[in-house]
Amino acid sequence: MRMSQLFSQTLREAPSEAEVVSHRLLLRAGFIRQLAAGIFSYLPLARRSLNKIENIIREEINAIGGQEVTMPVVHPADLWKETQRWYQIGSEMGRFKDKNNRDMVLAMTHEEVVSDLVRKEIRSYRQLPRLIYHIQTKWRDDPRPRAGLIRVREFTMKDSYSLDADWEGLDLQYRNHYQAYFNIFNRCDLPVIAVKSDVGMMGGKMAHEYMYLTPIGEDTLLLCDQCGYSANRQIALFRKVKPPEEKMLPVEKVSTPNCKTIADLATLLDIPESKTAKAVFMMATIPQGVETVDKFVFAVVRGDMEVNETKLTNAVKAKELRPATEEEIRVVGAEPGYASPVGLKDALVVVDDLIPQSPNLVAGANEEGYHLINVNFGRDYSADIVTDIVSAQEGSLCIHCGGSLREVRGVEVGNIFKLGTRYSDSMGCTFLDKDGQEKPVIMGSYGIGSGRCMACVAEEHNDELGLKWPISVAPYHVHLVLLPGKNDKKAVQIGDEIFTDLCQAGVEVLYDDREESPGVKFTDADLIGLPIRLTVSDRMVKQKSVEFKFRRSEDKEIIAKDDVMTKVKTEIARMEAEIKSKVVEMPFKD
RNA sequence: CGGGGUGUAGCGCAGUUGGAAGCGCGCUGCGUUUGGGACGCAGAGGUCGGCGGUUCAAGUCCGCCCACCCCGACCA
Repeated sequence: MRMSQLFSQTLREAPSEAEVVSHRLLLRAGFIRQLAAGIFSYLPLARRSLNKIENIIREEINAIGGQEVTMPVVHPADLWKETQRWYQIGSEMGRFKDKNNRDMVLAMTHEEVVSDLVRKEIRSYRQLPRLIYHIQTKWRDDPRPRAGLIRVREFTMKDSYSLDADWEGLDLQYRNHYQAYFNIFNRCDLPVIAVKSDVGMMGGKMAHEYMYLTPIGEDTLLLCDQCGYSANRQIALFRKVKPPEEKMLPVEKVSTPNCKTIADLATLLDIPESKTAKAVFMMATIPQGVETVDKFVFAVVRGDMEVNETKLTNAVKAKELRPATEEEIRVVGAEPGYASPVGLKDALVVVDDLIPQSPNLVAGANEEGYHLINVNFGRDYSADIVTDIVSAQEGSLCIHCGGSLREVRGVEVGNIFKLGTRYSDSMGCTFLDKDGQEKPVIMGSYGIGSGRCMACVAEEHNDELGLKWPISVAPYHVHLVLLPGKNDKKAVQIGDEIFTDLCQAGVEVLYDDREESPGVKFTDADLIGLPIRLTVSDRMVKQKSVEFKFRRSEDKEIIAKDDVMTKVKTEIARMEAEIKSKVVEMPFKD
C-alpha cells in the first residue's frame, strides 16, 4: 500500500478525551475514529490487524472442529421472550420496533438464535457433537463505555457454540476451547491468564475468563503465587481465619452517638473492626416461576470484610440486586447506621459463614445512637441463609494452599461457559438419543472480542514513540520509507522496485511515498509501529544499499539492495517462528 | 443512575470588566529545503454544543437541554 493513497492520517496530538495509551495511539496512528460513546469506525490499518486476529481465531477454532456460520444481528424479540432474557435484561439490551410494530432486539449474543437453529436442524444423536461459530457485531448498551476500544457498546465478537449429546462431550469441547483460546492469545502475543468466573447473565455451570493483566483493567482478580489459584473477585474463595473461642457474654446496650460507620465504631469502643458486625441492605428481585418478587435482603458480615454482591446475588438466587433506600430500610424495622439483625421483620437475613464462629460482636441496636455489644449468632438472632458472601482481598489466604492472595486488575478478552441445558430447556432443543429417549442438547458458549483483543495488544506493545505490533497482528510487515533527496529519481526508482518485488513475494508493505520531510516519515513509522522498517534514500542509493531496522530495536543495519528480499523474508519467518514457539500446552485448571 | 470535568477552525488550546472571534499544528497554492514532526510568501476554514432569557450589545451573565470524558454503581 502506498501511503500517499492510504485513507487515514496520523495525528500529531491525540484528542483530549483519550486517556488510555492504546486509545491515544490507535487514534494518533490513524487506526480508529470515534463516532459516539463506545461506537467506533475501524480504518484500513485497524481493519487489517483485525483481519489477522480474526483469521488466527478462525484457524484455531477450525482446528477443534468449528464450522463458521453467520447469524443475524437483528432478532425478533419473541426468541428472547422464550428464554426470558427479554424480561431479565434491562437497558443494556437494544430494542426497537419494525414497521409492523413488532418488537425487535439487537444481538447482545447469539444463544437464542443458535438454539433456534439447533431445534430446527438437530434431530438425532448422529448429528452430534457439533461446533459452530461466527464473527459478528454485538450491541450492548453499556452504562459506561470507556478506555477507547477496551469497553465499547458496539463490538465484534467471535462466539462459538458447542452442541453435545452428553456431559462428557461438553467437557471435551470446553477443554478444547480452553487450550484453543490460549493458542489464539499467544499467537497475538497477548499474555493472558485464565481465571474462574461467575456465570452471570449467561446462566450455566462453569466459566473461565481470559484476562489480560493491566492496571487499566476493570475486573479485580485474586492470584495465589504459591499454588497458581486464580479467580475473579466476584467468585474468589479464601480461607477465613476462625477467631479464638470466647464464652458468650450477655448482650449490653451502649451509647454510640454519631457512629454510623464501622471505623467510627471501632475507634469509639477501642476494638478491632473484626469484633463488629456490619449490616448491608439490599433489595433483591427474585424470580418465582414466571413472576418476580422484590425481597428485602439483610446481609451481615464481619466489620473488617466487604460484602460481595455477586456471591450475595447467587446466595439469594436473585436476578437483580441493588442497595436499599433509607425508607425501605426503616420499613423492616432497621435503623440506617445503627442496624442490627436482632429484631427484624420481613427481611431475608443472609449471614456470612464466618459470623457464627465470631463470638461477642458489636452490632447496631436498631436505634439511633446505640449499639449492642456481645451479640452472638444463634443466641440473639438467626438467619435464613448462612454462606460465604464476602470478597477476598489483597492478603486473604488462598483456599487451596493458604498462601497469600495478590490483587491485580485485568481486562477480559475472552470467556468460556458451560451452558448445559439452560437454553435447550427453554427453547426445546432436543434430539433422539441412541436409546430412543428424547434429550436436551448440551451446550457451551465461548466468546472473544476481536476489537478488545487488538486494543489490548496495542496496550501491551508500545513505547513513548508509538505502537510496536507483533508480526502476527501488524497491519503490514514492512514500513518502506522513501527519502528521494533533491532532483534524483534514482531513489524513487529503487524504492518502487523494492516495493513491487516485496509485494510480489507476498510481503505486506506500507510504502511511504509521500512528499514529506524525513522527520515526518520516521515519526509516522514509529507511531504506526510495523515490525520492520526499510529506508531507501538518495545517499544509500549511491552505495546500492538500504537501511534495515526493527521497530523493537535501536540498531540500524545497512544491507545491500540485492539482499533486501532475503533479509526481509528471513526476519519475518524468524519473528513468526518466535510467536509460534509461544503456543504451548496449558494445564487445565478447574 | 450518583459525583466531577469539558464543549470556541480538522487536532491542541487562549479569549481579561459583556463591546469587531484568536494562537500553534494541520490543510490549499507558489518557491526553497530533504536522514528524525523544515522555511518563506499568499490563502481557505467558525451555528463559539443547542434552545430560551437578561442587555443597546452575549463566546463571556442566567435557565433548561444535549454531547463527550473521568470516578463510582452496573455489566459479558
